[in-house]
Amino acid sequence: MTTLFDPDNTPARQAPPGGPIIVDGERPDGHAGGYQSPLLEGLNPQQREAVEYRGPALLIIAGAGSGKTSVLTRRIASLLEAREAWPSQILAITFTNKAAAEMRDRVKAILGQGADGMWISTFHSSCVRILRREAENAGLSASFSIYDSADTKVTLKRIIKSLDADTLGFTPGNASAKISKLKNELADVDSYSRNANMSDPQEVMFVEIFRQYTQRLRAANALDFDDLIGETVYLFRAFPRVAALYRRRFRHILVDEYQDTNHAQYSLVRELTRPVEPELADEMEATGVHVRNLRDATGGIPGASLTVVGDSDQSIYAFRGADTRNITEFERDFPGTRVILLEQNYRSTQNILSAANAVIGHNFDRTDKKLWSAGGDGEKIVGFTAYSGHDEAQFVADEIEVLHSAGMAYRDMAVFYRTNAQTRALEEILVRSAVPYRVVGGTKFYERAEIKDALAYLIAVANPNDELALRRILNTPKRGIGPATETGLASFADANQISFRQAMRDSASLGLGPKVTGAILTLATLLDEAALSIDPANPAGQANVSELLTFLLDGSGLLTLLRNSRDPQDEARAENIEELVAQTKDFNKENPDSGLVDFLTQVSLVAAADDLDDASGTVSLMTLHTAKGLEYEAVFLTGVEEGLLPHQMSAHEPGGPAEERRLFYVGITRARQRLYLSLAMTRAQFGDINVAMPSRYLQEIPVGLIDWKQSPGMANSRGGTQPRALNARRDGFGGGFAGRGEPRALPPAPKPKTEWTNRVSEVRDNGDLTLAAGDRIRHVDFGDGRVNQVTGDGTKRIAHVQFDTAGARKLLIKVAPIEKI
DNA sequence: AAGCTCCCGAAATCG
DNA sequence: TCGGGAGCTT
Repeated sequence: MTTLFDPDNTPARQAPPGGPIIVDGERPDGHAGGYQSPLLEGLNPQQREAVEYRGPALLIIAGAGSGKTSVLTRRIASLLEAREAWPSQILAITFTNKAAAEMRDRVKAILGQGADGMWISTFHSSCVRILRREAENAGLSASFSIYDSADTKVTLKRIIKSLDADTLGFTPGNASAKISKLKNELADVDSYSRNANMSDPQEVMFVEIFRQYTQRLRAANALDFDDLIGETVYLFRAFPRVAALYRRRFRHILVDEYQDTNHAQYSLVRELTRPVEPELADEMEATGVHVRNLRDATGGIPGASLTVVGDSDQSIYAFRGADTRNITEFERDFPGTRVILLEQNYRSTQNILSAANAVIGHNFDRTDKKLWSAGGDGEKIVGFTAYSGHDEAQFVADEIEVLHSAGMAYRDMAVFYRTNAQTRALEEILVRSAVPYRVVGGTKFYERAEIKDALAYLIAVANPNDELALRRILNTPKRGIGPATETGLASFADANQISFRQAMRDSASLGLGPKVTGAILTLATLLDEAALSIDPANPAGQANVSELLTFLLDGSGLLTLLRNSRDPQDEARAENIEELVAQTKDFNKENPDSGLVDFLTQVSLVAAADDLDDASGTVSLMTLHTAKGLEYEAVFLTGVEEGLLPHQMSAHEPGGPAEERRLFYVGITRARQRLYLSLAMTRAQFGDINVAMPSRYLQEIPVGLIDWKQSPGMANSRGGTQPRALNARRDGFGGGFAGRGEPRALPPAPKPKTEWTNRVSEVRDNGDLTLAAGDRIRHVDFGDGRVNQVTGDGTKRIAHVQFDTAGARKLLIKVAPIEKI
């Protein structure tokens, strides 16, 4: 129980060996000349200052590729190395778990060890950690569930249905967006309804939805993603003594990607950096918390030193409440701030940077900042206008092969797109071209239905009040408990003021059929037994997470039923569940002291970017959002079209097009050496073909920087990649495409909708076609060619073909549109 | 209650 | 194109 009161009493007991803790101001011993820490090696003067500066607040404006991760890690390392702080006094907040892990590794690499006890994590992880410790004060049990957006939507769907709110235009989607927005502003039902216009029936209905949603989460002992931040802020505001413990503990707070913080996150940082009042410090001292060497002249503990790193040009999360004012008004919020600008770019060629600068320069209302590089101009940016999404994908695949045969590793290349839907065409062509790739983010493992089912069993054990989880597994796998029975149980629970879980135990008194009753009771017993197996009070021993999961899978038959199913997709589902079991085993191994709740927390908080595996030798495909913070030798930025980038949906939102421009900017600045911008004249959407126009942002790039292999103006027939009128027009666009306001007719009737496009989307299967070196083949697009060699095996056999006219290509034999001649 | 077919509406970005 | 829901039959 002591941890409930003191998050970490031990490390701050005395100053770290070697010197006093410096909270503010210069080091007393100064930095006498001569000696230079290796930490500063290779840094430019601005970076160096960002590592060395000590003061209450530091704002580092770090342009893309300016080495901010290195600066941040060295700053942390320098605090530790100089013994200005204990590891446990450092809180570093990053955007993704992956970034956190990388920072931790790099600090460790510099210091060798001694990084233990640091909190380097995302906002959400830090908050969960705090909330689980302080659950009682927050009115929760420590094993509260974390609802992801799908859980939120299911809950809202039920509420909307029960209120008939769909007649007023409410959908789970728009209701959750609105609730999320409010929570990001730290509003709750009460504060919102106080100012709501209650003569508007829609407002009244929304308040009711919001209220019921809040109640349901409370009753289920659950928090959604937004609550994690908001509830932590509420906790600190309502319980100054709790807040004081964390204020005392964290002496150095560092926040990465500060431009993407929303109001709730800003408030959290504010709360954590407030000083501790002298009276509270006295009180802490009296209860045995060591504070003496932290106190200042007034007897209180000064606020933590705050370092934030950000770049308002890379703010791309306004849609989820990020507010760049947090960064633009930082100096006002935190008086005495030192501002350091990092403008030198160590990543990209000057051509790429010039394009990036030109594009972002079109955003008004920004402090001008020009990235520059000492690395030379590099290659020109390559532009390509395709006829269709498939054609574009083929271009990407071809260029990837060109780069690869020139010696670039697949892992150094990435393909970006605005929307996940664009992956389909890319994947089809990449598979066919035998380019190894992986989609980062995409449909996430933990969002698969079968994984959510298996996890729901674990959640139901960890948090018996979680009605959502219980109802999810009630009839999964099928046990004959239908919607009627489910509603019956729910209203029985309601009427008797008991939990859904208790209603299941008492289901014998519901007067249901013996079969159904038996099924419910069996499940209830299974869960109760599972709960007993991890009950600390159970002398029979403690099950770990994988034992627990196996027990539940065996007891429920979930896995066995999938394995025995005739549906071929169920085989993949069974494999996924087995993968989950394997993950629990890894988790047990790596975290021997952690239990079920820790596992579930970790699972809940993984982000799209987290599953990046740099070791894999594959091309990475991802959305532009996921790409933030990453870098690649070669970048393919696809779908640079009106309606896609900027996206249609952004047009009507204030600041929408400017944010889309920043997104484009983020994409451009990921590239080190080579950048490819591509678009398609037609794109399949909703099953049919739409005509697309080049993005307005393309015109913002100086003509001389782009080498159009096929410019928008000349892409009007299927003409291969022969540039016919390279940069024919000064504006970079050939005749007649999208010009400037002239009423532009549709581009020439898109021929692509002929054989080629259609053929490509067919699933072709060449069966057991076998090829050997020396065989002649005919390809529908590339014509005739000769097989040089065959690699791989089974369905993954790849033919390396020298075509008579189309050059060398690799083809996946099973699916390529080829025949032996 | 389960399983089947048919029809409709949907997809922007995310911890 | 695809997944969910409605509505049908078994």
